[in-house]
Amino acid sequence: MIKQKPKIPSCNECVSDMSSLFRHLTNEQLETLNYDKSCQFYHRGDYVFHEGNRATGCYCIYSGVVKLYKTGIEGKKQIIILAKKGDIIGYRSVIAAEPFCTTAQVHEDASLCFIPSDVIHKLIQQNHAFSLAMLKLVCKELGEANNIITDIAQKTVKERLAEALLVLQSSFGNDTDGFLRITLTREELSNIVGTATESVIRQLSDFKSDRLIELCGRKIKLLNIKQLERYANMP
Amino acid sequence: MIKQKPKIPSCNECVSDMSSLFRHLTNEQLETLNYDKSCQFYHRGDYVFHEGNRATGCYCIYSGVVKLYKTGIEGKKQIIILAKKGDIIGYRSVIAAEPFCTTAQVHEDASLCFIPSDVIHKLIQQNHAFSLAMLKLVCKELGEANNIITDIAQKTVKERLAEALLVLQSSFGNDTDGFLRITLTREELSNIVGTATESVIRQLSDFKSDRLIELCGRKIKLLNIKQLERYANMP
DNA sequence: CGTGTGATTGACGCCTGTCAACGTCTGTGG
DNA sequence: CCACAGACGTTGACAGGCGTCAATCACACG
Repeated sequence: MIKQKPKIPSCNECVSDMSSLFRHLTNEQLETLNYDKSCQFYHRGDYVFHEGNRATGCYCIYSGVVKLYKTGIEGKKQIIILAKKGDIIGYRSVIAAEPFCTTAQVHEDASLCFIPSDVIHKLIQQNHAFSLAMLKLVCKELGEANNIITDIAQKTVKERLAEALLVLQSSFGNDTDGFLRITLTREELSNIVGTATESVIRQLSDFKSDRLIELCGRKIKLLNIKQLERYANMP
Repeated sequence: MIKQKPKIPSCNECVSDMSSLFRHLTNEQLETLNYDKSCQFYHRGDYVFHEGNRATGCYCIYSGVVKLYKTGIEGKKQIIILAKKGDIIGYRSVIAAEPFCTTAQVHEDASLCFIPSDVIHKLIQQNHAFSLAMLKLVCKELGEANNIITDIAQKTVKERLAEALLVLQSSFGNDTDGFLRITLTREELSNIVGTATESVIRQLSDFKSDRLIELCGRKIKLLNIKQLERYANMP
């Protein structure tokens, strides 16, 4: 299932063109990291790691999209993040020294770099700026998580779906036709919003009737952002 | 509303008897911290900080209980944490350099030490062990937050309430009569569980009818832990 | 003793989850 | 090329959970 990708990306490449955590590393540290990491190509559907397994390292996304979800009662999934190029996944468990608290499954064919735990820990030890950046990142994510808790607890499905669509647009952007660049099954969408698949389907067609969105199979185009924002109660 | 507390606790005191973050500080750093911090006594109901305000520092809880909540649609509150002796609140916003994302209100009369942002930042800069401990703490909390997201999205009120009661017992313990040492209004309980006050009331009396709990005003005694755990779907 | 806050209870109805049936599309194998 | 299986999408029916509203009760406090 898992093949070695022909081209192994250099860490320098990633550092240069994105707001990577690793931009704080010295040249020497970057070289070492480049040596220590290993890269693999994953196909859609492949698992990167499983909830409950020991966290032996984290993964840096060079290309593709990976979804992280928790499995709840009766196998129902809750998608926590859709991670894309430049994102790092699994680091939370590595640092907390806990088993992975989510499962990572590839959503769009992806090239991932694996960074072993001890390398991460060493970098945190050695490089202040790096560990501070990581601290900031986690704090940001924690704040975000708190928002999501409040949202799910208080908002209706309609409001949460509107919000989810807006978030998807802002993180993945549109293609040339104005459709969201990411395509999800209805079930995946429901696992983000935290509701039943059928509820998402009904709500989507309501939005469509109201001309807030356009649907074309799994592709979604947002037509009336203002109104969606109003529904979503966005700040 | 806010009075100076007669006794100002020394940081040494806190470090010695709890798993404080600050145990990683050198003696010198601890002395400086002791000098830089300021202490205040707060009464029940007092606000420590408000959601949206600039984070000028964080607070270390010497005694008492402080609740942190987010305010959602129509003023509905979602309690994120009940912080107690030894906990530090507000540090997330300080580190992320964001406004406070929650409001902190005193639930039981409390003595809090205020630590200005720049002091925290300096300590993070200077002391590796400290910043690493903080990193770990945030990662742990983030994992916990992800669990809560999944819970709220998937569990029923009954399940979440059972879980909440168990969590309250494990973090605040029981008094000599076996009642939870923390007392909450029904509304506060509903703001933890993420539901309506009336739903909590009804569910509590169901639990009572089933002899899972005993009620005495706001005091709650857990009678059948096993069954509550079964309801809560706890690991 | 009036006032106010919190707790309870009942009525009501909408939101949502669940179940079932059916349509659609795609890839596979004969 | 067609039949078929399997995954996904859609729709309808239905009921139970849960939120909302309103009335009443309990209790503390000035």
